[in-house]
Amino acid sequence: MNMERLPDILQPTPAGTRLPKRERTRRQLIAAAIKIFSARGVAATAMPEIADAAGVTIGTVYNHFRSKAEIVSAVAVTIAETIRARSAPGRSQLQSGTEQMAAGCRRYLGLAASSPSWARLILDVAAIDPAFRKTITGFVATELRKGVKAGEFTVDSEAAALDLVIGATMEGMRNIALGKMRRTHAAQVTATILRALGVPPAQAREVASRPLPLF
Amino acid sequence: MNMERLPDILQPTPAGTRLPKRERTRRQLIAAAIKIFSARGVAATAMPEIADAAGVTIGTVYNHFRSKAEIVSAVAVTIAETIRARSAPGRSQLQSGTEQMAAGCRRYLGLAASSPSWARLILDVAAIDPAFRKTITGFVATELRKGVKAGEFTVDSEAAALDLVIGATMEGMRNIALGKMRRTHAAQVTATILRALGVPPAQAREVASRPLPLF
Amino acid sequence: MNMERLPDILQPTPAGTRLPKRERTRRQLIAAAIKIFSARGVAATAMPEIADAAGVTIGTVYNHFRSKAEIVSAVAVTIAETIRARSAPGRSQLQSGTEQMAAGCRRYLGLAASSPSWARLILDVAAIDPAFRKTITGFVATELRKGVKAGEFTVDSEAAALDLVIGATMEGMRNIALGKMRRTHAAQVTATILRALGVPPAQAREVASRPLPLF
Amino acid sequence: MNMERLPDILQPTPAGTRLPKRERTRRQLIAAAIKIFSARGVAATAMPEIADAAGVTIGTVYNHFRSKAEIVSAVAVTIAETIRARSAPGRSQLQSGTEQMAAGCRRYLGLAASSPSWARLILDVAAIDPAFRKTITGFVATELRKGVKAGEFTVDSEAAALDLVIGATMEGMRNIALGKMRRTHAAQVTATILRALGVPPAQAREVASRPLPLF
DNA sequence: GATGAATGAGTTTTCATTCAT
DNA sequence: AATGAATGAAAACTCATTCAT
Repeated sequence: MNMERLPDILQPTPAGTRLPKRERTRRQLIAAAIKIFSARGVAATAMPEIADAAGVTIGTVYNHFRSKAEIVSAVAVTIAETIRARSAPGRSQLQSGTEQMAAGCRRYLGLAASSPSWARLILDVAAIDPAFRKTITGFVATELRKGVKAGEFTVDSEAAALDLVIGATMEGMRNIALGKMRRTHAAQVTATILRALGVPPAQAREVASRPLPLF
Repeated sequence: MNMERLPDILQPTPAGTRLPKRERTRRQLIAAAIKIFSARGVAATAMPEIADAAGVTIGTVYNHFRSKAEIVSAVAVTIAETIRARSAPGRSQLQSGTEQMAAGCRRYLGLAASSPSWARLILDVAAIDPAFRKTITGFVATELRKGVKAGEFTVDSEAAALDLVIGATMEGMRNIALGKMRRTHAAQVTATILRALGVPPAQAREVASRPLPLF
Repeated sequence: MNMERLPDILQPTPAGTRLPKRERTRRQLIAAAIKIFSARGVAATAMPEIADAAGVTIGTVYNHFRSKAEIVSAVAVTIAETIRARSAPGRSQLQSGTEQMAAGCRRYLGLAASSPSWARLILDVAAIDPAFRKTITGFVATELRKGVKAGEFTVDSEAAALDLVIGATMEGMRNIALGKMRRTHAAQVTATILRALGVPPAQAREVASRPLPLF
Repeated sequence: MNMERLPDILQPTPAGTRLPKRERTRRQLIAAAIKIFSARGVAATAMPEIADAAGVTIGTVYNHFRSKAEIVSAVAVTIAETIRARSAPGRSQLQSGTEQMAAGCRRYLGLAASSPSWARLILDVAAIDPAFRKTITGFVATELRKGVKAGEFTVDSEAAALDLVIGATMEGMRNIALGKMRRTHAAQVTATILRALGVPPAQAREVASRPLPLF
């Protein structure tokens, strides 16, 4: 628990695929930004810290990103990509939309327990970068629609359901990351979310606490 | 709709009750801070701006508040108190816990429509000041327990329910304040929240869209 | 050792001698200033702290002293007075000028051991207030001349001797107050000073380490 | 006498040895700080004054020194190094430890006469920066031990002797810099110090007033 | 004589960004 | 492509002092 190993953002490029130098530096910079952002918070991170962490100078950072906002944005894209990539493998094992939605929520909530600083980064980026919110919303919307189509979810307003799923998950992440919550909190928040989507309480409870493939 | 009239924070002191000067200035400062914070956002507000808006010098601000965090905190307390005071009158007309919870959510969501900058301020303060979050959580917990006691809500975990109510409401506020949502969004988010608490969908829909006493 | 009891600066006024209120407040202020100055250092002490410590408001402080410099000056005078008063009783028991000079140096050096913050205050005031330096120099000059007259000291230049006595004593105080010195340091500095004044080494050593009436 | 030429801190870099820019600016800054510190005193100097004097902006100052304390410290190191460098050439001409100690004291005391503001800077820095005091103490200790080894000085306690040499010299510097003293004061303080170290009075007087290689 | 709210110039420090090398 | 010194506007906060009550 709470081993605080940040997910490896940048898989070492597959052997043989030597990236051009510019791209290599860019990835270094993003990896460094993620490390520092998640440690100190985005607002409290100064540009030179990113440069230091990446082992380059500040000039190089500005050579790749026009501004701090742009680097945050690049980090957001990287996180979103990573999340998508990590979620894919497990998904094939999940049969129902309910299970997929549950796995999605539990993933984020579980992340907040195992890596609070990573959760903090996600919350930070979500608060700053509207594009990131949009991407995440897109992910959730896809799963939501699947469940609706399959008749597992009954939802009056898709937009309202998205606000609920995303808002509740983030609120849960925040509180879990603060270390205030029991270990069962992730499952309980997930179950409550499922109920809001029309999943019968007993099933919601069962699916949410079932062992699920996480990241 | 978007009339942007900020709720009057400072009721004009009842005639005859001249406040001591220190208290008068303090209220001026808090009122000024609320005005500027909601216009620019807390982070983007500099202390001298508050001083200017209050018609005093920067020294006076620091005479009353030791730091920016302290003035944010004072603003948070004022907002929480205002919300409580505004909510009280309508509450007596509401018979069920369901109605009270619905009114609570709708109030905040409606605020985001009628006064986006006020909503922005609340979201800002909630993100910054843990005490404010705690206070709000306390408000919601009270209503939640009422509904549970009356058998209207069925909830596995109170903490999870709170995260859901608060998270979903805030997410809804944010999106409504951005002007992206249909006018019905407030009612729909509210209904979805009620379903998560175990209120039957039809009833949830009906209560959430019923005309409710707001602020 | 190092019990850090500050010498009582203001003896309670002898019974029956009720001081006028203005004078009473003034003494309170000086006593408060001494307390705070010796705790925090003169430069780091803000005027309102003095007012607080004296249990009055800042206005009252300025009612009695035109500026911070003036309060430092008043503190200097009080310290000088106190030193003179404390030194007098013991002096009658001391027969030679050598003994008197030794007692003088040991008093200050001993003070640095038993009350570092009091020593710090003296060094602070000496660095700031030229009048205080002058007064102290006067005290030392008197004893020096006594010893010269009695043929115990042989001194080419009185001014040089004064610089040496005062400089060496203050340097010793500083280092003792920092807690870096052995307990014998006070006696050894004193003996070295006496040698500079022409006292034979053995006698210097003996007198300096003899039990002497301190404050 | 009071020609107030500050010793050239920064020897013009030997031709051909262009320093890297960062180092050049750093030296400019230290030189500027020395100029302003010695004119106004360290405490009364604001960081922007240093920037102005060096012809750079305040940002550049903080680019090189993290805080005011750090620049004071850099100045202290520079002064100590300058002193050591200036003292070296003359030392070879001095045969005895007595002469070397005398030259050392006279150098500082003479400096106070020829350049009061330079003396003021040294006293200021000594009062603020403990590392500087330590360095100076080290210089004096070296010469003291030489004299002791050679049997010229007889000293009970090295620490006491150091306090005396340093304290008396600084007190002398202060008074000389204030312009209150006769021109002979430097020699007389020096002679008195030598007596404290066990040098016979006549010899002390003679060595101290002998023309000595100063800076 | 005491109060204490208000003043406001002044201080240190930060940091995103530029640009000559 | 990388460097990294320099920028300079702006921020938070301090504190001796004044003056109306």
